[in-house]
Amino acid sequence: MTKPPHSIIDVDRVIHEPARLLLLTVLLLLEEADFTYLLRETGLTKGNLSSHLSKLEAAGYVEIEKTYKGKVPLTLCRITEAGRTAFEQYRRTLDAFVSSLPTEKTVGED
Amino acid sequence: MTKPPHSIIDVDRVIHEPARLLLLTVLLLLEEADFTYLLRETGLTKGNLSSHLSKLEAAGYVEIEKTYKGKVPLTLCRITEAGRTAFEQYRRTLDAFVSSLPTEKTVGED
DNA sequence: CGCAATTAGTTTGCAACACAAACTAGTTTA
DNA sequence: TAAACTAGTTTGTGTTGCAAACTAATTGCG
Repeated sequence: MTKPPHSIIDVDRVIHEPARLLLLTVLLLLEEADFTYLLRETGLTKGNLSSHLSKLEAAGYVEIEKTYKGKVPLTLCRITEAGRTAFEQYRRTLDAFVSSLPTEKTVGED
Repeated sequence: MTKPPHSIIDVDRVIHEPARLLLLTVLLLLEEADFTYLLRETGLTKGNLSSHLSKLEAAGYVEIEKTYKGKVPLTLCRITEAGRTAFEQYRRTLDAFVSSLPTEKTVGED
C-alpha cells in the first residue's frame, strides 16, 4: 500500500472529477434528489449533468430511477452503498494527502 | 464567489491531476529535483513524467533547467512562486471542501 | 576498436473524457 | 394548432493521460 502523498496517484478518478465530487456530496446529504434540483444545485448544464450521472451510475455509485410527476418526466437519483463506501475511501485518501502537506506559511507575517 | 462544496467545481485542473499534485508536493518540499529523482519518487513512467512536467512548465508552475552532470543530461525542476501560490490556493479550496463534508460514520458501530 | 546495453529524456498514437451545442419527446399555453 | 417551455439525451470536438516507440548520447566489454 502506498503512503499518504503517493496514494493520491491511485485515487478513484470517477470521484475525483470535480463535477462528480460535488454531485456525490449533494447526494450524500440528501439521500434523494431529482434531475432538475441537481441542475440548479450544481450549476452544471443539462448535458453535463446527464453524462456525469450516467458515469456515476455505470460505476455503481448512484442509482437512477425514471418516473413521472403527473405527466412530466422525473429522474430521481440516489447514492448507493457502493457509492458511499467509495466516497469514504476517497475522502480518507484526500484527508491523508492534505494532512501530509507541509504547514502553510502565514501570508504577510515574518 | 462560490462557497465550500461548490467551489470544488472551479478547482485548478492543472494541479488537480493526481500525478501533478504529487509532483508539486515533492517539489514544494525539495525546492529542486532532477528528472531521474522524480521518476523514482513518483513512480511515473518517463513519458508521463516528461509530459506532466511540460504541462506544469506551460502553466508557469515549475521551471525546468536542462544542464549536464559531466557528460550526462540533467534536467532540474523547481517550483516557481506562481506554482507555490496556485498550490496554496488549491489547498485552501480542497481544505474547505473536505471540511464541508458531513462527519464520517464509524463503520460497524450502530 | 566496434557493438551491445544503458541512461535520459521526448514524441507519437490512441482511447477516454469533459464540455457545449444540438437534438428529441412530450406538455402546456395562447 | 402553433409557439414556447420542460426534461432530458445525443452528438461533436478539442483535450487529456497513458503506454509504447523512438532519439541521442554514453558507457561497458570482448
